[in-house]
Amino acid sequence: MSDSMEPAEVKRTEALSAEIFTNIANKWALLIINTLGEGTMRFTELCAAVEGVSHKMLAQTLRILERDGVVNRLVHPTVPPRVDYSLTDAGLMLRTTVNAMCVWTRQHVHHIDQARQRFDERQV
Amino acid sequence: MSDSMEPAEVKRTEALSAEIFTNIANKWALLIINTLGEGTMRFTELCAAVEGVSHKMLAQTLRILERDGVVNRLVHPTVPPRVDYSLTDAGLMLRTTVNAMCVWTRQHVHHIDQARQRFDERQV
DNA sequence: TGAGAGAGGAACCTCGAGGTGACCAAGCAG
DNA sequence: CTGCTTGGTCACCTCGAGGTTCCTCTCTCA
Repeated sequence: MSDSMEPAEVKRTEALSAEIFTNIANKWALLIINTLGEGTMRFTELCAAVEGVSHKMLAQTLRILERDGVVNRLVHPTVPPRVDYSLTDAGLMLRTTVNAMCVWTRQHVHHIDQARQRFDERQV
Repeated sequence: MSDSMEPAEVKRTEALSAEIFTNIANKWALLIINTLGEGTMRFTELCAAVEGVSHKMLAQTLRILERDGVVNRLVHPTVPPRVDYSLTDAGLMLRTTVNAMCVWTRQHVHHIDQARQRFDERQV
């Protein structure tokens, strides 16, 4: 971030950051980014690969991610249509941190399971 | 993850992971974890520090995070009550990845802003 | 006497996230 | 001529996320 920004510009940037964060810090977006990190996929493939997503949410989330320059959308003008989705460079960088979150989850499943049991006992 | 797990155990672990991921991959949880990474805070401090959160959502999210062993809750038996929140060790590790996401957002604001303009022009 | 302070809990209400299913376009196989 | 294909969009409906407001508990200070 440049230090030579006007206050108005700074404010806009912050608002933008908050909005972007809201777009990304969301279950489906994160799962899609993580799945797409494994390579280019088509719509239907993605729909099957992302556990539990509906085609509506997938389409909706993909458009948001495409708009934010995280996902590339390549349409082949064939019939029936064929659309390839992949991560942009920015998306790939983001994917490494998302992946770290997934790794953290897997590493701490056991710890969390125990923490929950302790917590639930305390409540009765 | 041990490789000597029974299928049922593996399945349970996966379900648990999905649940944990859903708990954490959520705007408020991530913002709280990130904010709390800067140090111990009290409820009201946190409520002010996390932009836009209501006290209900804060309380709700904090309980989930506490149950999952991500957040420590320390009650001082004084009057009026005083409660300190901080991250556990697991929470601190998670925080580094969450923080990476925030850094990514700030680094790519400009890029995303441009991507959006291009996208919006194309649609008309 | 009564107001205020800190950390919530409970009740109530609204609005939008998200699921489901129908529909479409365009060409090819049968 | 029909139906299947893929990648969506649209309309409809439901349910729960989340906001708002009021309550509480105990002590202190005015």
